[in-house]
Amino acid sequence: MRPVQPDPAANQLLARLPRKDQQRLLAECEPASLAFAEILVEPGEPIRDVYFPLQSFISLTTAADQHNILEVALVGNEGMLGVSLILGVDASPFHALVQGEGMALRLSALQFRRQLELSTALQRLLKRYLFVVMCQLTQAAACTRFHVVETRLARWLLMTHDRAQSDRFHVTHEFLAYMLGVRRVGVTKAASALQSRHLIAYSRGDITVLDRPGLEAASCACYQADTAAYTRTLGKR
Amino acid sequence: MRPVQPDPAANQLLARLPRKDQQRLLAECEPASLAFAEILVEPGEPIRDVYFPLQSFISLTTAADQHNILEVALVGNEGMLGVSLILGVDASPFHALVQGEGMALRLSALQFRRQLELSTALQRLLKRYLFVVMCQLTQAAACTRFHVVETRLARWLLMTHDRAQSDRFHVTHEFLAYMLGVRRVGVTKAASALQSRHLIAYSRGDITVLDRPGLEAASCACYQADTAAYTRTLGKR
DNA sequence: GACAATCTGTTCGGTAACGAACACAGCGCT
DNA sequence: AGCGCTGTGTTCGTTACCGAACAGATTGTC
Repeated sequence: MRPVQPDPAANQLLARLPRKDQQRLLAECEPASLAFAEILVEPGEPIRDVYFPLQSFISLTTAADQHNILEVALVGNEGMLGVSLILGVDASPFHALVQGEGMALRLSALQFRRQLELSTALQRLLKRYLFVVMCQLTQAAACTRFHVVETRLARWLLMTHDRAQSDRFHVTHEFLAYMLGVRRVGVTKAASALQSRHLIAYSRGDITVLDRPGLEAASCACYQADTAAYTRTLGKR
Repeated sequence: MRPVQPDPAANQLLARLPRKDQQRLLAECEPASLAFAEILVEPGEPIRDVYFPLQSFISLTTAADQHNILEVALVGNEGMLGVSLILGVDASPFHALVQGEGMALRLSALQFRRQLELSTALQRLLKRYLFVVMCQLTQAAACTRFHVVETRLARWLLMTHDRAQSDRFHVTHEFLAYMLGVRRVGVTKAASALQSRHLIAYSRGDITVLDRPGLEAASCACYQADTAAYTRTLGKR
C-alpha cells in the first residue's frame, strides 16, 4: 500500500522548502513507521529525534496531575514534532503520542540541528511553524475552557480528519475522552448526538466522517481559527 | 518614588545578558510608563513595539468568542512582551493588556530586530524565554480545564505577587473574573474563602497577600510548574 | 450631608459536567 | 457453542459553575 520510498512532498513543511535545502534535509532523513499509541517524547526528557509525519499523526498532551490529561495540539503532515529544538532547548513541553499510525520521516536531534545551521530557509520555515503552534496552544486553552464537549468533539474530529487523509479512522470513545479531558460517558453522549444528526458514523472504534460541512457547522470557530493561523503564517499552499 | 533613569537589572532577562550586549540594547531602549488597562497589542495587528517590564506587568489574553476571554500568560520583569518577533512573525497570538502600572523599557520592532541580528546572546536568551512561554501556555490550558476557581485564583495571586514586587496590588473581582474566565460571583466566593483562611485580605480592589506559603499550599501545582520551567530553562538567576 | 459611582455579597433556578456503577452488544478465541 | 474482552449505552446522585438580579457597603464629589 505504502510507497517504499516515501514521497517527501507528503509533508507540507518539507514541500515548502526550496529544492536544494529540501534535498539536503531528505538525504539525512530515514523513514519510520509509527505504531499506534507509541510514545515519542515525554516532557522533561531530552528530544532524541524529530519527526515529519507523512500519513501518521501525533497528539501533544499535557498533564495537570496524575489523572488529568489534555491534548493541546495535533501534529500531522502539516507540521513536525520537535520544534522546541529550534529554540535551543532540547526538552519538550509536552508528551507526544502516536494517534494515527503510519509513516514519518525521522531525523536525530543532532542531525536536525546541523541541518538548521546549513539552511536559513529551514530556520525561517520552522520558526513560522512554531508561531502557528503557539496560536494553537492559545486557542486550545480558550476552547477547552468555554466550549461544551459536543462542539469540542466536532472540532477534534475535523482536525483529525484533515490529518488522517481519510474519511475513516480508528479512535475509541475512551481514547477521545482522554484527549478532550472529559469522562468517557461525556464522549459517548456527544458522539451519539453527532451520529444521530448523520454527521458521523461509528462502531467499535471506527469513526467515519459522513458530512464534513455539517461537522464544521457543529464545531466551534476554534477550528477555523487554527487553520486560518496556519495559512496566514505559512502561506496558501 | 521611581528612579529617573530606570535600573536595567530590574528586568531579569536584561540582567542575564552579557555586559556588552546589554549596553548596546539599553542604548536603544526608552523608558515608558504603562498605564493600567492600556492595550499594547491586539492579535492580528502588527507588533509596533516590544517591552521589557521593570515594575509593570502585562496580561496576555485570548478570546474564544465575543464575551469569553481568558488570560493565558503573564509578563512581568522576568520576561518581555513581543517575543513572537524572534520567530520572524510580526503579529501576536494574544491581546496584551497592562495589569500592573509602572515602568517598562520600550524598543520599536525595527530596532529590536536589528538588536537581535547584532547579538547572538540576545537571540539565545529570548529563544529560551519563548520556550518558557510555551510551557506556560500549555500549563494554562490544563490548569484552566481541571482546576477549580479557588485554586486557580490562588495561583493567579501568586503569579501577580511575584511580578508586582509588593504584597499589595490593585485588582477588582470583576477584573479577576475576566482574567480567569469565570463570573464575578465565582471570584467573590473564592476570594472570600481565601480571606477567611487569612491568606489574603482585600477591600475595594486592594489585595494584600498575608500568608504567602499558605497561598502556595492553596494553589495548584501549576504555579510551581511554571516557575520550575523558568529556572530550568533560563538558569537560577 | 446628600448623591453617585464603584465594589462586594447573596440569592434564585438551571445546566453541564462529575464519579461510580451496571447492562449489554459485538467480536475473537478455543 | 461457550467464554472473555473490548467498546458502547444508561442510570444514579452530586458538584461546580452558569446568567440574572438585587442588596448592602465603601468611597469620592458637590
